[in-house]
Amino acid sequence: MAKNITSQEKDYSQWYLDVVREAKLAEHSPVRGSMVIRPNGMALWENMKQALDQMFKDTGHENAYFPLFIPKSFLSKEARHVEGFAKECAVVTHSRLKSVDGGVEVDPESRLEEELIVRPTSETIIWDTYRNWIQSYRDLPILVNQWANVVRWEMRTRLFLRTMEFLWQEGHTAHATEEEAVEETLQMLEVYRTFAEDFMAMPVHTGVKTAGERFAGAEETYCIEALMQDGKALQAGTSHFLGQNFAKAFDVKFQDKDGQHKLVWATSWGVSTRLIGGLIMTHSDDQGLVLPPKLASVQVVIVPIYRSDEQRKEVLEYADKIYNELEELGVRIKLDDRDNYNPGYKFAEHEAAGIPLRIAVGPRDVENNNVELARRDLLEKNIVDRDGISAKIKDMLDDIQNELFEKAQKRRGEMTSEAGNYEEFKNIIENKGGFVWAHWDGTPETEEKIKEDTKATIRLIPLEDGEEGECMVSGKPSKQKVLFARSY
RNA sequence: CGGGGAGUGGCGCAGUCCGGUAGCGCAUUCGCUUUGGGAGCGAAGGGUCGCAGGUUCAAAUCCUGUCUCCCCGACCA
Repeated sequence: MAKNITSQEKDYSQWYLDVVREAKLAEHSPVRGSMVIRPNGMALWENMKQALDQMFKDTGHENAYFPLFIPKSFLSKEARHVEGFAKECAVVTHSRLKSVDGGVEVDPESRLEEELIVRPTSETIIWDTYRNWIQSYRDLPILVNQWANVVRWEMRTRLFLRTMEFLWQEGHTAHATEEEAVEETLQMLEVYRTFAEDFMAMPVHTGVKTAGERFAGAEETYCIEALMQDGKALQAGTSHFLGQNFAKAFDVKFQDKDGQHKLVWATSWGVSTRLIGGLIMTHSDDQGLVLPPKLASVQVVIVPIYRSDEQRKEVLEYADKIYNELEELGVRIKLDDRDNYNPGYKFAEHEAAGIPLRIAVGPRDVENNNVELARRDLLEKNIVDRDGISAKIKDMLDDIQNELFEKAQKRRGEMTSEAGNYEEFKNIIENKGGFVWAHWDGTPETEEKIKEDTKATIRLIPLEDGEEGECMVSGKPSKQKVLFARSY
């Protein structure tokens, strides 16, 4: 069994760290809370990025790039925005070092006139720029996205889930009307839902955040929310309707058809490398990472097995043909012909790395015209006919993708409860975990009390109307049940 | 940032209480034998014991400071 991975049952946190290490996704850097993303992790992010980028382009967005550094004064222009981010900003104060006794020191002479903030998010610098881009209704909408890194000075970090520096995309759009901006916000939420479910095979709920959980500076924050294997929720993506807050703060107006000058309506939306954490905690097991085929950089690995040089030649020849056949079909395939590891070692290594399918071919297979095909998700292997292998593998990759989603969805179903009263609610949160639907009176006071009592937060309020009822805490009227969970 | 735990070759650990100049397993390199679930034998290489001070004839071990990681809290994508 997996030698270096703690079982989920024994210690889920340790398991997560072990999987990240064994799958070679990332490691800690010498800088507190900052990680090195290793090639395997970066490849995963690049695959996510590619799929998302295409979806953004398909919905009319373009990429741009804005500076890493934001003048301090920009950040103070939108009151609630500052309030939200002030406590977690890295600040650049000097521009030079000088040598002192063989070491270096900050040169006090180089103090900046205006300090620069390392972007925690880019609304301010982008809206400062949009002011110059927008004069007329003809300049709208602006549909821009950027792929970037951001820094948030976090107290407590966890690889991928919360690091001080992380990679993400942030979309920032400008619109002539409120209606259009809201539509954009919801459209991108739907893009995120589609991506999470179709590519990551991670079922998500969509909804709107409570005022307390809202993005600093937003009128409304929409989110996709996933459930991890340990019963904790993960906010996997957010889409914000920003109203006219940033247009006001940065004086961004346009002249409309009627000749009137009007404030521009805004949205912003983002997902980050946190998704990799979500992916790990949705599918992976005690053998390591499990990847959905659509996001796996290597979908199929071929492991040749042989004794003599003669067998080696024969087996590799056989394997090469399969390799070429699959490559032509567009399957991302790798032939592991390293001679310094034995097959068992390779099996374990590829399992830890989450490669969806493994083909093992040895002399017996060559002789009988078949291969051994192993599914990573089910840890199941079968001898199958060599002929028609390509079509079978294509099908199987599709099956894995679908079954991973179904399995995750089923688990989420099992881990979702409804609470009729507060005692029941507390009991579920404490003993079972997972998502809990319950009535809430809509007040921040009740929300806060529940959080204090149980550590569970309102993950979202559904977009569709639900059945009315009474708040489980206050007994006051509730318009619908909302979704609770303890979260990452 | 508060409470708890921890940092010793790439990884996992022993040694720390009671100071005497660093060891084990895996990994690495070379050779031979192996290869259908993490191979065997033989040989070899690799560590200023997180870092910086201090005590001492002598520090992985004692003292002070500091950095990083893990868990729990407050804060957050």
